[in-house]
Amino acid sequence: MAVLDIQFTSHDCGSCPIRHRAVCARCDDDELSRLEEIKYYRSFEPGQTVIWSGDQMDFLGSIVSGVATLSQTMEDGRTQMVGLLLPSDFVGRPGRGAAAYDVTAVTDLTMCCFRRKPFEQMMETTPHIAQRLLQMTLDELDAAREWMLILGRKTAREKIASLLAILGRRDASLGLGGPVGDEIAFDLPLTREAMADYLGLTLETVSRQVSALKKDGIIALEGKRRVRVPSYDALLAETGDDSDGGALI
Amino acid sequence: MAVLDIQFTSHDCGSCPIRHRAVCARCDDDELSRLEEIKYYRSFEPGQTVIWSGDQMDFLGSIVSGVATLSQTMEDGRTQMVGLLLPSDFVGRPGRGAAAYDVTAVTDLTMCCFRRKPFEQMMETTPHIAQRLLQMTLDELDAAREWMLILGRKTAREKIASLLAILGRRDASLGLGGPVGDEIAFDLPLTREAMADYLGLTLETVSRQVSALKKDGIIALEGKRRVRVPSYDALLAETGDDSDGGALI
DNA sequence: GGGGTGCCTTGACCCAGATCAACAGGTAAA
DNA sequence: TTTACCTGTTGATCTGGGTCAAGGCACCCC
Repeated sequence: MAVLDIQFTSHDCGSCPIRHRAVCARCDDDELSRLEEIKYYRSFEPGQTVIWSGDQMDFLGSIVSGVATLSQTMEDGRTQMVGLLLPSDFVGRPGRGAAAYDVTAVTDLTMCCFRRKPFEQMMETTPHIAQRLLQMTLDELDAAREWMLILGRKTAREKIASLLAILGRRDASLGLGGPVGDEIAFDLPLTREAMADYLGLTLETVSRQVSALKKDGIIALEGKRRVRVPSYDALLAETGDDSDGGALI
Repeated sequence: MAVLDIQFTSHDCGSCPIRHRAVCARCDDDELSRLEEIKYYRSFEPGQTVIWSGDQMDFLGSIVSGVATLSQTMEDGRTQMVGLLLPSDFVGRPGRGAAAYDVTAVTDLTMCCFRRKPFEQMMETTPHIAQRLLQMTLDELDAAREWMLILGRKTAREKIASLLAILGRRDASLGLGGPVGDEIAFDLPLTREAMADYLGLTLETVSRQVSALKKDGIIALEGKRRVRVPSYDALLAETGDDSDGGALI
């Protein structure tokens, strides 16, 4: 008997871009239809704000396509990105109605949303949803901690290299780039300013360090946004991490 | 009917310093005894390492008393603290045997440990454990993201003020200090070097900024480790945060 | 074409915090 | 009592990255 397996993962089987396999020996099979029942889609354009910190958030959901950011802003305007949301990432916090961060689309964005109340009720009755969300949240926590090392202890050059390594690895693992360890190429989904907000730098420093990595042959730029990395290992060597390439996101 | 409520919370009822109320309408009442069965205690001295990053971790557990840190170290010695573990905090990741971070006792430390395999099996059969852990993990994620703002965008003075505010609030909420908004006092559980590793600074900068806050009357030191904050609001004003005092940990 | 506007780059200069260094308790062992 | 060690403080100097400023390029609209 298959286990219940709710994956917040994008794929492309016909009309439903999210796979919700809800088949369980013990649980009721019509959990599946209940999930279908409470879900709807929303689309956003680049730069559009999905939700402002503090707003009431009547849904939870996952990214189907595109890239969004989670960020915090101090009243004097300093902002720090605290999450980078890519397809299959979960948005929102079960059990809390108010958004804690600004969520902003950085590309065209599609989200699959579930109405909060019924989703939370379903979590009560379908234990594997909580178990799945726990694993996803633990992954996010690992990514946040990796990020803390980047923010607290790395030089500007190492920060840029780390970000490129993370984005490159993410793309590669989605099968959009080549094999890791060799040449990879990917599109930067972020502006220089967004990269700066990610890394705790200014956009000028980002620009300078990207130029420096280019001059040193670590990366090549095709246009402003397309990055080619001749040797992923050489890029990893610039991150300051030990060689296991342990960067997480 | 009471709900199953497994809290990883320290209290002081006789021999068992952890409260595991396991009473549930649907679940079996003897889950309680199963938890008792697989648990044991470990004690550590200040400076002692609980576990090294990469080591096999055959237990999960929670802090009963004392303070521990979660940290990452780069091979050239730069280290960043990524978690501060206080009583009731959970240690370890269900589903992963290898430790991802160094865990170090900074004071006398007592942990309540559960053997990994039986605990994970119990998670499968007792759904509310996963739900409780999900909430705790989401709290940790919020704390990590607050911390990212501190690391990425705050000045040294704001960083120190933020750390003191967090420690002070934590102590106050545990009933060890006075009411928030007014004078509070607490012991610093961290050395200057640990504070530096927490905040992405050097210990010299920490020392200077602590002295500066003292000179400006924001804090008073009684010895090196006892901190008295005449006005918690004045301290919050130094953190750079908006006035809701939203610092999380 | 001309003039916005958004995004990026590069240069010149400055400063917050790192680095290097000396020293001051406190305490613990010899 | 002396020596050693650990933690913390303070001073002097240096520097990585911030700040301010001036363009460059691509694209869009009039």
